[in-house]
Amino acid sequence: MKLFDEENELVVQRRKNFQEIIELGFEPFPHKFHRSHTITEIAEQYGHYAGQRSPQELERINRELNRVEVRIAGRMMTQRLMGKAGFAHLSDGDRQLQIYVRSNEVSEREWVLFKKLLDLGDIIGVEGYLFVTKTGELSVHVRQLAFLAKAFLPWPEKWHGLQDVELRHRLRYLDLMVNRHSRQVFVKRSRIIRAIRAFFDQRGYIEVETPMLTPIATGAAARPFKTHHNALDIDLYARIAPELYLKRLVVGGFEKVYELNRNFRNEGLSHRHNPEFTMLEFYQAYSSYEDLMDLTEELLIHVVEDVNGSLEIIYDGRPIHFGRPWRRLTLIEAIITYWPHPASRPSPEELWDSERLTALMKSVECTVDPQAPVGQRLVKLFEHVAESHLIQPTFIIEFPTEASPLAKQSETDPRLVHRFELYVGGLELANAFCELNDPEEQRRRFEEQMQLRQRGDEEAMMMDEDYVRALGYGLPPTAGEGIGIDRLVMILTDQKSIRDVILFPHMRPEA
RNA sequence: GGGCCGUUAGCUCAGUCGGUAGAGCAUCGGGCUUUUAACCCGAGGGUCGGAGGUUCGAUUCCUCCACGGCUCACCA
Repeated sequence: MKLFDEENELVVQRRKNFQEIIELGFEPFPHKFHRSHTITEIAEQYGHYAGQRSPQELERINRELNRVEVRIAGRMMTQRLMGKAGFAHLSDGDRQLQIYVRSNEVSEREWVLFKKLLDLGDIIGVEGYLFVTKTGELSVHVRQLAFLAKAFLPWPEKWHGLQDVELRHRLRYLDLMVNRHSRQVFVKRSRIIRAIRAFFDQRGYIEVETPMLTPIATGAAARPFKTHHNALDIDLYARIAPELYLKRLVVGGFEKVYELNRNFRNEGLSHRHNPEFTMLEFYQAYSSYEDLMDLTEELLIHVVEDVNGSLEIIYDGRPIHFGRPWRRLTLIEAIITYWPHPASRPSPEELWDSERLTALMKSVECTVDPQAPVGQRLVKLFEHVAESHLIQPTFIIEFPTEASPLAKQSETDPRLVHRFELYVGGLELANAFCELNDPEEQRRRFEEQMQLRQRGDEEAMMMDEDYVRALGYGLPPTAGEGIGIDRLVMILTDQKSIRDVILFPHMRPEA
């Protein structure tokens, strides 16, 4: 894909204009422009002067405003020329402000610059005074005009902006310039992350950083990215989860820790998967997964209120209510509840029967590996029949042990672990459980995973001997949770694709 | 990886039941000293994603390739 052709007439024209700007004596790439205000500051301080008024009232307002001298800078987004005067809008990235330039009130070369040589997208600075036009728009009446930087490449369509999804992702800088909505998504993302940190900081958790490059990739079921350390001559893996390091820290006495950072998984891309994604993980000693359900409700309510102002949002055209308490149902209940054919709705006993389970899965067109452990197949079946129905915040609890090699078993039913996943808008947002802290049992679970791996399950977990040793020193009863931040941002910004909440999503290289 | 869909001017999009294409914005020239989707007059700009095939003739039909979108699989 060829984005911009150097021979394109629009590019040639812009280069020519740039040459003439230099010939007029303007510095081609000035180092600095002193601003008295950002455009956003002017909009906030003087925006209330805008609005239609009677001629007398306008004159009175302008006598006051004309005393406000400003120096502002920004990117020229629009321009309207009318013979010996003209208007333009400058943007500081956030807000826009109109400027008004008259040929007889600026120097001759400044007028030539404004009228003939500036192109949409160029960056300029102006000095002048504020006024309100007769149509009621707050504007700067320009006395001096400075050239600051050239946009050499053509500008997108002014009404529709940049629509092409591929271009919006590859040329994110351009997308951010012309699509205000796109900018707002990432401003909101930043606020969400700030709100999360504030929540944990206020509650006495400490934020930590654990390795991104690790000798074994473990803590989740996924294929890793592999790289090589030259000096040590060893292979390293980009982490797929920080889980085992964070629990080592709980062993070490950090009773409440969190980490908010990137994970890497070498899997397919989809509207909800990017190879690198942002994960919040937190662990707290002397707590159970029940405590974490309460905490998760508090956390997300804090975040939703902070960025949204209310507990109801719209996602994909449907309202979602974050008011407590959120629904809780077990994984088995969810499968039965959302079973698509009421006549053949299975019982819990049927679901736990390996052969019956395979038949049931086939009956609802869920692809099945009959050799896989029953527990793994149950999770797959749950995702197949129930996941897309979980629009309102819902905790799915009690997962099969076989699908949860790091979680502590139920006291009453060893087939199950005390684990939950949180679903909102049909997306899995969080995963949490009581942490397995019996070193012998943990070793046995790792060994089970290694057997699956030998049978060809590339996503089965690798043995981590040092982690078992850490458990050998004693991990207090602990619960931990991971929350997918990109998906949370999707929900709160009403975006259907993870690529729209990641500034530079993974793309194939340009052809 | 499979299925379906898409790729036409810098951008946003029409269109050609097979006879090599249009609009708006943007650009260029002219006019206009409070416009704001400014307006008025005039002009230029396209290997119709790439390669092959069928055909007298392909942007249009077929095949392959590239990139993208949706979806399925994978992501427990």
